[in-house]
Amino acid sequence: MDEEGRRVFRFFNEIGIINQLAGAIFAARLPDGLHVSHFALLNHLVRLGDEKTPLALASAFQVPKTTMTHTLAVLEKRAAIRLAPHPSDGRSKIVFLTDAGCKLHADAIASMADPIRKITDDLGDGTISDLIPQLEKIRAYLDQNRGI
Amino acid sequence: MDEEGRRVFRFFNEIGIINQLAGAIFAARLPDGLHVSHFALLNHLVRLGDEKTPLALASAFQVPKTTMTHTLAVLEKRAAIRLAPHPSDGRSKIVFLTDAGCKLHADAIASMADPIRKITDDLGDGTISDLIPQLEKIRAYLDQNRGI
DNA sequence: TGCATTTAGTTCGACATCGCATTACTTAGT
DNA sequence: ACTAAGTAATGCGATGTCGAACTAAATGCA
Repeated sequence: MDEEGRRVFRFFNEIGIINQLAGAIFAARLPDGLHVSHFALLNHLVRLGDEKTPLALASAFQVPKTTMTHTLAVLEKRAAIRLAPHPSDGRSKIVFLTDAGCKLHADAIASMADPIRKITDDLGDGTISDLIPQLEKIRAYLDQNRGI
Repeated sequence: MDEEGRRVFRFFNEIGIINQLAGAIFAARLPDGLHVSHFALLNHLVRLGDEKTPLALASAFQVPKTTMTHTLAVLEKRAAIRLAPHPSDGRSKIVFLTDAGCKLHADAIASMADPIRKITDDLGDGTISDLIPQLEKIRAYLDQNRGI
């Protein structure tokens, strides 16, 4: 692997560490038994809309169908989502976000406000947010080149 | 949460997705049953030196001690590491990287060369590596501010 | 229409992660 | 020296992740 290759490898290493550290910060704040993966799904439904099929969600998160089945079962047990049969495809289902799920998401977001504020205060506006465009570009590339 | 707060949240969101997508790419290339967490530990020992205690490693990866016990047990069973009693503290142990572990790490790195090369070729030199300094800064900050 | 193939979701079994309690040892205070 | 408190690692149980096999339904094609 050449010089630039090692740098790219290093980049993903840093990404992994940041993800780990940030995940620990957020996980500690999540309401009672809510797991990061559960919150991530709620966040997805709130941001990009619900009424998705389980398979579409599994694909969006790049996880096996079985994992999504499990995550959806947990959230349904908490009444954060509702699973309805697909209107035109008998094999499939549709995921609906419930009011309780919306509230759970809002509570989770609120619980993260403090650490987020501290991080922005300490690092200064822009230190983090200036990187978003480049990261979006990389994310979009990786997303369009799965199974590389 | 204010405007900048939402951007920071978004940043960590992008980080998480990139980590997920990159992890999937690398996991698919790892030698037989090697898990990403196992490789991460090998990588740490190679990059920053071995002869660490299990607790120090658990702390470095921000995982519970029990998780590290498990990971070390797996790598020891594969003879990639060796656990020796701590010379001055009877409660503790020292982790040594074996030759086999070094080779396993080298093999894993080599197996990732292809996707890394494709990524650099497609995105262009610098697109990724230019971000490293800022990410290092953010990582160092989060590292020094655990339990925020 | 009839039947093979593909697709959505689940079940099951294996391994990873992690909190809690326990054991062994060290350190601090007296 | 003795005891109490703190610390390193582990055993156990619950939950998360995920691959292989399965079921039911849709699709393709003769």
